[in-house]
Amino acid sequence: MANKVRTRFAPSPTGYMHIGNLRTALYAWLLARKNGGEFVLRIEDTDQERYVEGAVELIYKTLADTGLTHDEGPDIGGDYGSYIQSQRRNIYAKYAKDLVERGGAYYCFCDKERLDQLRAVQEASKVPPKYDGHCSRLSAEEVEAKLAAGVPYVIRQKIPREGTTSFHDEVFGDITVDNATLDDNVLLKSDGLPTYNFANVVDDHLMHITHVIRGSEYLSSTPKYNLLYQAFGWALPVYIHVSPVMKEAGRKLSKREGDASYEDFIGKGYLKDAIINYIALLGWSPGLEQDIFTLDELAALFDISGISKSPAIFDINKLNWMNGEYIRKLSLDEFTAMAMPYYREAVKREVNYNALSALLHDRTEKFSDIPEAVDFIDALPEYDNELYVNKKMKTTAESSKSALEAVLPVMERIGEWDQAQLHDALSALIEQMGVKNGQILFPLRVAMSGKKFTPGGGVELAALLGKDESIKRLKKAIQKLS
RNA sequence: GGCCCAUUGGUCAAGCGGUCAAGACGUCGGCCUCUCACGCCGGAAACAUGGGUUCGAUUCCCAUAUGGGUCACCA
Repeated sequence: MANKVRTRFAPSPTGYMHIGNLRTALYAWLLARKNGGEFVLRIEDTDQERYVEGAVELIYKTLADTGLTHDEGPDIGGDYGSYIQSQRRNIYAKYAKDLVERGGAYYCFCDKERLDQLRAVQEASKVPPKYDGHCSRLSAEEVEAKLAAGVPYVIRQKIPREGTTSFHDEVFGDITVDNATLDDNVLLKSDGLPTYNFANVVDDHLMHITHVIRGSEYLSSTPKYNLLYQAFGWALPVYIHVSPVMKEAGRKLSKREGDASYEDFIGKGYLKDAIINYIALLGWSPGLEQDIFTLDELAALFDISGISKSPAIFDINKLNWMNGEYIRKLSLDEFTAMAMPYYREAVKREVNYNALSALLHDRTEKFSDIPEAVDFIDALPEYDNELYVNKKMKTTAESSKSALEAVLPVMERIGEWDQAQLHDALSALIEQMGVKNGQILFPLRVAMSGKKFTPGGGVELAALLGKDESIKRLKKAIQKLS
């Protein structure tokens, strides 16, 4: 390949990173890295009304966090800046006028009233709304006169009235549409800024983008972009359109429900690597029987042919599992560091956090599960004696009571209160009594926690709680069973 | 509604004319075990429907159904 692969991620600064958008960025990044090419970041802020404070910073932060590093962009520069569209307005105006001269566009002076009226009539007669080409029929003199008189204008694309336009997409194949179905869209708005339809073509060309990766919602306007490239006499990029990520059949992931953005997931205790790994496989498959991949592995494996055409439903179950896989790969220290905010949220008592982490490490799917799992540490919850009844352990309220009564003096005698001592002492007791482990240890676990399920068993919980608290809970349990 | 596109288990998906139709998540059963989880073993579960083409269709073509996208001075 003579030309270096150059891809771009061109988000508009909306204030949050939609997971589908992030996936598009990931694919663009992967394609560039796979081919030793370049990945550029461009901010599409031509809609001034949608400007959101801090949104651009969020984009930088997300890309940096996830490791999708860009080679060119507003914050680091590059040979084809500016990388912020609102700062390129002169460029678009120049090209728009150039296009008018080439016959690919025309000035339009229609005001909002006329446009609204036109649309109303079309809707009433059940005709698809479309600009009627009114201003395309203006003579050069009329245009000059209006321009001179300072009448506000936009520049519209001039679509051939007949014929068809075709393009090739790497995932969807060849697509052909009738030009008659295409509208003379606005290219340059009356505020002098371009619409997306125009800016993306001009910028992709000027920035030497070779592969355009974007959502399939742009599929239907791609013929218009092709017409633009043709009118300018520019080379076409390779098109790669990807289908959307759905929440469930018929429903998109939504911002409102707080389940759509990267920040939402991070906030819920998901690991960035797990998120990236999961979304990489949502709509793309390397065709291997492996599902855990590092970014580097993905970059080596990525191939357009693995992108699927149909929309993919986001499966939170699978993300949970994958997040658990990543959590288990953390070292105990890393786990503790990441879990700390959640520990502090739920545990005020003094405990050995490393010991706690050892219990939680294999049992945590996402960090936000931690508070609920450790809520018994600060305060023994109210519980029912029914908890002591367990068929598999062959325990009853009565057997539990005598078990705990036997445990009490043993525990009181333990000097060095740690897991090993507790284990040895209780094992000795069990052997001496000639019963199964569960007969003693299961009731102890319930007495320590008051919960049906806990991270770790009786010995571990007692070690964690400390001698005083353990004895206190033990006595309380015996009393409760009496 | 017009136009464009898609359709393999509940979900992600492999498959690219001949397979007992992979794998993963989830689910179910079992083992391990001081509960739960982790781990391990095993099970159930799919080619939307109807026509063609072909010796042979999940794979190719056409309908139907369902789903997605798009029809802005938003991107």
